[in-house]
Amino acid sequence: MTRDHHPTGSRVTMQQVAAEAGVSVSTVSKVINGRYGVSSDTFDHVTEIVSRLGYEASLVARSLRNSRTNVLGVLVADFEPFSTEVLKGAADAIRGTGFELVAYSAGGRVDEHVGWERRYLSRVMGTLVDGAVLVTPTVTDVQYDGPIVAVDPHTGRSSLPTVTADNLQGARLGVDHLLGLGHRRIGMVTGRPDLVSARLRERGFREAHAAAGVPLDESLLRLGAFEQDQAGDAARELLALPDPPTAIFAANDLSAIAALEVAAELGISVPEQLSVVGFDNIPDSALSSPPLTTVQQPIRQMGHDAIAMLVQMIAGEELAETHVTLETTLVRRRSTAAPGGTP
Amino acid sequence: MTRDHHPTGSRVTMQQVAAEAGVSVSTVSKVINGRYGVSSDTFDHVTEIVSRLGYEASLVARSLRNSRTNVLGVLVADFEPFSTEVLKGAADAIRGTGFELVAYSAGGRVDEHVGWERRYLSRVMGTLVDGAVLVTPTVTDVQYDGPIVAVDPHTGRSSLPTVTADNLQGARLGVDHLLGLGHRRIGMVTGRPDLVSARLRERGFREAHAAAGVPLDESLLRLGAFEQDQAGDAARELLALPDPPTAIFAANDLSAIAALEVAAELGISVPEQLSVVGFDNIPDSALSSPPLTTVQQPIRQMGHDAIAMLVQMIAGEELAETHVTLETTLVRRRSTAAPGGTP
DNA sequence: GGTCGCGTGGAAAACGTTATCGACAACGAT
DNA sequence: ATCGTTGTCGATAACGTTTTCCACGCGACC
Repeated sequence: MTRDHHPTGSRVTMQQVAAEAGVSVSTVSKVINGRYGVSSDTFDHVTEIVSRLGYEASLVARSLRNSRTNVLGVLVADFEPFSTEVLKGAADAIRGTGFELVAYSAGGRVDEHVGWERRYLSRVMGTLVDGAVLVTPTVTDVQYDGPIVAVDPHTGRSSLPTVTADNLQGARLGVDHLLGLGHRRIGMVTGRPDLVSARLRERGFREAHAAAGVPLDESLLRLGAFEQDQAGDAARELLALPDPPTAIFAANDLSAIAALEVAAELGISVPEQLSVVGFDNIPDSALSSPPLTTVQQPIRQMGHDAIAMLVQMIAGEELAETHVTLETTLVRRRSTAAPGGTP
Repeated sequence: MTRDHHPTGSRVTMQQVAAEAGVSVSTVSKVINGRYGVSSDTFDHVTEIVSRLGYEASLVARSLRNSRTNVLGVLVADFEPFSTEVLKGAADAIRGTGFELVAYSAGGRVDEHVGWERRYLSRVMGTLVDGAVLVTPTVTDVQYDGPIVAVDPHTGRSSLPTVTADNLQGARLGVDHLLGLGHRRIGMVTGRPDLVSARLRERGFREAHAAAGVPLDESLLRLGAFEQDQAGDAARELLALPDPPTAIFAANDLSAIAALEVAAELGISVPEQLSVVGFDNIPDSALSSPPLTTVQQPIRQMGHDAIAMLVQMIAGEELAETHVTLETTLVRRRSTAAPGGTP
């Protein structure tokens, strides 16, 4: 089956194909790229030789010649659940575009080496890819003039095109759910205040209260800092209050799960005595006990759209909107119920 | 935002640096690569110009000239937990080697498009990377003469260098644990029989029994096929038996978690009435209820070693061993206890 | 004062492709 | 016959590097 062709010592080059077929390299090139100007006889003949020799064009040489690599890069801070989900969406969107997709990881070293992305972008991306998607929350200020789309950039607004989830609306969704269930004292474990996403979620929390005409107790807002330990502490403080909340809205699933654990530890049953809502809908949230009710971000979709935008930009088309925000949805699982105890 | 970023951002070329510095391109090249034969005066002068112009060498042109890209690729079937963990290990091992790391994903389409890897390897890998790590369980028969290392190739032995976990020893570990706890009727949910890893785990299961002198009831062996649904069904059958097992050893964590769910569904409490041991130690296994006792594979280490081997191969060194197998360890959590019920 | 060596710098040929453009034949129309 | 036309095909110049190799100037050494 695997017919061993010629002494394929190294790589078969166009020259060799041309020599074998008795034509010029120009002709071979035309055949390969389906250009007009070659008779069907020679076309067939050349394709025959090409497949017999197992010839594959050197993408490097081609890139050099065309100053296009036909490769799109996704730059992630680390391969955590969020980025990998984005990657899946991106991998999905890439097919049929004629581009290849590669992923680069900072290996979680982002905090240590600030400016990592800058260096990387100019070094690698600048020459090996035609465009890039950034999934590096903290850094979006890069000096690389190629097409770039940022996904979920937590830090303040950037000049780049972006794709984000609607954090404000998502928070409204989560808190409205709690409010609708009858909760009137809702605690919130907020995220790092320097991230816009966290601020938007907090704002949604406030707006939901305002819209429902429910007064807000400021002492019920705690900083969870997107870190699981601190989130646990925040939940602990909340539950130790003389008049503890009947529900907790966490800025992200990790914090929510931490809250769940603290509740279990304190012997508080969820959802009977305490309701918990998360944000993100990471895969783990379906496996917590009880399974977490949470606000889902369309992460895959975000990766998908980012690639689609990139492709458009490269094609030279104008983007309909440079800042795309995608709707979130509420995933109801078993961590929420009415304050009484009945779900 | 500057409007004039051309299709591919017009980069500074070596020519321009040379012109600006009043020297020849050869000299600039020598300076860039630190070659001998340039006076320290001109060296300083050129480096000055280089940084002023923000010049970065075109990796494409460089790759074409030296037929090396200095990029290593990791080819994954999909971005699931296992592969991403391998990727982290790889990203870790890559630093300091002078290579860059890129990841390619089949986008989970491996089953549909058999032979995907073959095409991809010859097309992309053959020309864009200097070597590749394969994390594509089912296919390892590729015709790409570059350096390749396969990680955890489930399918039969391949001629490629490989890195795998010691599945046999791992299964021994898990089953010995159960046996040591006092269990005498242990069920096993096995994996797809066409995968060597699954067969080795089953063999470890048998050997552990033999070593302990505990007779083995063949009716307690069920095919779980590495699929969560089928694993659930297998567990259900096992537990519906007139004389059900007091413990289940699952061929992987996904199956084990499925078994946990089935037990919960049937009102069987874990670990009081049933002990469950998994294999892999995926992140989710720590979050199941109860947290899963499981056999941990050093997945990161596998990625790390694969890259290290690749680098060695490219350097032309001989590999100490072409088939590396790494030790597994038992992670005791709360899904196992003595048959009576006391942990 | 001629060679020899040595320290510098540059010219030019690759690497494998693609696009441009001209050569050449065959052929119908004037 | 001449002239354009059409249809094939091949030379050739890039693309941006790196790497020989060669030229030049200048001390040093007999």
